[in-house]
Amino acid sequence: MTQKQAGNFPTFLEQAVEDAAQLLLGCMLKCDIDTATVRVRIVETEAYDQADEASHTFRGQTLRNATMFGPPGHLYVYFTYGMHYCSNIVAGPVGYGAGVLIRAVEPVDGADILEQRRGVAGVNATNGPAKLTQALGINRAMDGHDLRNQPLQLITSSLNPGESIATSPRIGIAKARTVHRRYYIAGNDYVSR
DNA sequence: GACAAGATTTGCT
DNA sequence: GCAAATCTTGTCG
Repeated sequence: MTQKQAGNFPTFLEQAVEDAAQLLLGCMLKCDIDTATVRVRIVETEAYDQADEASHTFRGQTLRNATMFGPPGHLYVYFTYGMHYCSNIVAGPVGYGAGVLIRAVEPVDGADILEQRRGVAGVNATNGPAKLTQALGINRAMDGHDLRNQPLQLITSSLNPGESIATSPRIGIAKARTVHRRYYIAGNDYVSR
């Protein structure tokens, strides 16, 4: 197997990330940070990989995005705009920088704790990538965390009966806006605008 | 060593 | 609807 050149990756790797972004919809995150147990359901995701001009991994591995080049199923947390953290789930093989950004979640257990951490109630507590990260108590110390272990675990689950996946252009990013790699549960109240 | 831009959120006009 | 807040990372000289 020869080494692939940057920007010339097998299409099945790109497809795999998009599949992962859709499979993660409906999955649960169980969180035991700060002595409180909280469970949320993923309702909106977005796929990123090395083929994306907008991805942190587009220009290769750096100190910041090293987690995304590591084993899948780990958490990639990055800091941006001087005040916000965002959470990704690594979704590519080791050496291929790919992941799925969690854009919105729906509280299942402990909604009051989430709202307390955020200082706001209702859908505004978790309907955005930086919002849900703050609500779950995730910080940069969680970067590289294995989602099979405490205190933050990913629990596989499927969509509820009657629910369906919708797709749209990505949000909040200048580059590659025409690429449809944002997925969400149609009609869910917690999907970001 | 300096500079520009960023996978956002919030508040004010 | 628009601009500010705020600081880390990556790139360039």
